[in-house]
Amino acid sequence: MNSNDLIDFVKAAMPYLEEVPTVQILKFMSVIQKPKGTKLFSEGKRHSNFYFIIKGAAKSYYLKEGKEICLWFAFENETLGSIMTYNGMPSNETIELLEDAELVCYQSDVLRKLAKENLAVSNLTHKMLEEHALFLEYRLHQLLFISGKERYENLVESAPEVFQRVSLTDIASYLGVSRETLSRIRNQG
Amino acid sequence: MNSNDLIDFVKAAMPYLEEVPTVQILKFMSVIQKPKGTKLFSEGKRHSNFYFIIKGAAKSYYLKEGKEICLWFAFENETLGSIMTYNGMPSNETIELLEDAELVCYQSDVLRKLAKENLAVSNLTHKMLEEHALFLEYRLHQLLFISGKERYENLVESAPEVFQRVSLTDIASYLGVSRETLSRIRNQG
DNA sequence: TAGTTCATGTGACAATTGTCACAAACTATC
DNA sequence: GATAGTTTGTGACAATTGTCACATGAACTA
Repeated sequence: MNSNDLIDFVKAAMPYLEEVPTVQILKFMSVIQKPKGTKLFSEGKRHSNFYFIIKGAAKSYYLKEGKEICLWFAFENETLGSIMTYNGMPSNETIELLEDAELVCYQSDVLRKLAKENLAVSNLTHKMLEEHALFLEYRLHQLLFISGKERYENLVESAPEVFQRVSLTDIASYLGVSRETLSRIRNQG
Repeated sequence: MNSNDLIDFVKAAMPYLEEVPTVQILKFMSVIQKPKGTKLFSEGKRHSNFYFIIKGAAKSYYLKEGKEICLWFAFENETLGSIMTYNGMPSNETIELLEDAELVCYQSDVLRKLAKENLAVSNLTHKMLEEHALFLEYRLHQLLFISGKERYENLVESAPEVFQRVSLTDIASYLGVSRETLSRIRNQG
């Protein structure tokens, strides 16, 4: 994908980029390819990038006593990153590709600097943060108010593709139940 | 509190307001008093305000089968609002004052309009969103990775004042355990 | 002071869920 | 297609937690 294609693509995919001048966008964006298994973020490390998924899938997880516990999954046309590293802190999560992927790579440090000076860029990052906060709020609500079984049913309803592309082990940890409990939920109705 | 006092106060309390011109601030801010029990937000309703607590305490909760389940508590020098209503959607939570309170009231609709045109205001709302996202991430991490007992211990450590100002019933729902379980945690160590 | 209400503690029991162990099914690779 | 490795299903059991019922004690009201 060349620069012009990139601009056309990201503007189509992200309507709130429309107002950002092309010359600015090219300062903080590029397209990369990465194979399955690549760790885009590693726990404890600082990163000054985040990503938009053109093609592929990823998971975010923490390690708890050697076990992975998934925070989220991301697929095509979703943005992927860590609010901690966006703030310059070390990452508290690991983000790993579940499939070979084509990604738009944002340089978050450049983006933040631009946002401080450029209203269109500021509105862009504002929008992204807002979407992230809404997602976190939804997750929190699910965990506090809804049983494991209901969370499973909601996931089947809202994101059935997850079950085609992510292992049940990862999904169980995402739902906050053990692998065995998820297996029983699936087989009992 | 008059206009000048308000400006001095909020600029001292919120460093990221420094760059916002006073004339702009007065467009979206005022100071109000409200008694204990006031519902600043009600589930299902739209609101175009959010608040900064000068003095007082508040809780946010959902209703689940008649029971309140607390999302968060807020005290002096904290900002309080709903990301849903900020986005123009109906509130999914109720926010209620636990004590008589003095509040800075922001008009979020005015603030959003200003942010679209004014870089300093945009940076302000950006900063607020970022803090909110970090808080949600912390809560999510606690719920997914840490046992009820550890969550209790972390709360004692990080916010002991909560136990002076909030009922154990509310704290139990905040921690995601039953009132009885919290009682046992407290008496066993 | 008596009565009422509300917050909290506690015991008994049931239900849910996790853990462990192992079997079955599926994948990938040679 | 044989083998190794991974993923998923399942049974037995233990541990945790929730629910229900009731007791206690503090706070508030009349």
